[in-house]
Amino acid sequence: MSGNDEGKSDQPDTRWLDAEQQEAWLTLIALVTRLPAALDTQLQRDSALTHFEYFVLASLSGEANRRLQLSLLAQRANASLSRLSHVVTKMEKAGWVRRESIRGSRGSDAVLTDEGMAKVVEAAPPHVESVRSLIFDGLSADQVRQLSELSGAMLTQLDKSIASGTGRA
Amino acid sequence: MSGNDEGKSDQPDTRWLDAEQQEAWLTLIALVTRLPAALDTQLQRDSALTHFEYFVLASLSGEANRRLQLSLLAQRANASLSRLSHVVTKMEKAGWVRRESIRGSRGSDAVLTDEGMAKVVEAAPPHVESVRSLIFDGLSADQVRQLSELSGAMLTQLDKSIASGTGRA
DNA sequence: ACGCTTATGTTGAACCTTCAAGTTAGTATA
DNA sequence: TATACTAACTTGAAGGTTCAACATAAGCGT
Repeated sequence: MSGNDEGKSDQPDTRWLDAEQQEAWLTLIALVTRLPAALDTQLQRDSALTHFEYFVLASLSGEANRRLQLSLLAQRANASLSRLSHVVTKMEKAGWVRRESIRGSRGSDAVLTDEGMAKVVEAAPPHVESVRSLIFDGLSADQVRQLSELSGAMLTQLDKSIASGTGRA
Repeated sequence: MSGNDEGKSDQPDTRWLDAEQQEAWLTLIALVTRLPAALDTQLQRDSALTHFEYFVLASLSGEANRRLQLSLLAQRANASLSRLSHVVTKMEKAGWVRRESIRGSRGSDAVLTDEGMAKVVEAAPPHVESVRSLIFDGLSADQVRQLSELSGAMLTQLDKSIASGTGRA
């Protein structure tokens, strides 16, 4: 949809996006749709992993003791607990992760096994190369800084909007 | 026995991301993961649509004659033809779209029906409000321009990388 | 006309994610 | 202590997406 109807509606008039916002929005949508697809394609082909699985493994590998409570890991990976739980179950079967309950708390940790560590170590180089090629080879150092700021600003707004219920998302 | 490796690493040393790239990457991943989730949540709740379905309907509604060939629509919507075909089938059952074969060509058009048009018209206002709230309310006009440029640059690089096979995605 | 190749689209199975309901175990309250 | 509450997690079903195989039809060279 596009266009403005100033004037003849019963609903509180929708404030549409202006031309620059529309353009930004279309490009952003294209990006958030295509980038994950590209990442999944590369990881699937080179390492038989989804990007989400890779991200979980990589997150654990960067953690002290290679372990993290499930709920925290879910936050870290921008995922629901349910999604994470399913994936941890799958990875547990693959031998990359095990669960360990935390005594004195109701949580459990996901712990990266040696096999899991080996898997990330093997998957990381081609993945990083692909990330460079897909994104960073096209950005100047300045643009990389802009990207951090902009993405950060959008995440902040996202959280704010969701928290306030205004965005109703 | 193998006696053919001279150094200790056969792989070309991976060039990792520098600190600023890493930060940008983490924020970007968070964005491309959370934004689609937020959009889906809003559209699902307010209009029982996925964001992809909405985007397809909206794309058709903006088209002359409210129709577009499937393969072009797939490109427009950043999706595979298979994904689109499944979704068009679903929407056809809902009465929002119909298929029409193009004479003198091997393609078919997806055509937005009046019900489909009504559906977008109804879904658009809350969606646009949510987009403003989730993203644009947190960005200055300058940042909106930066966003267009940056996203555009990344898409260009993405396409280039994929085309060249370098990114192997 | 014939067969080969390519473009377009469809389909079903496998897989992944979400959603809602259920389980478990700390925590608080009476 | 007993009861209710809540946080953390799990699970199965429903729905969406991908992947690979297939179908169809146009274009092309002979």
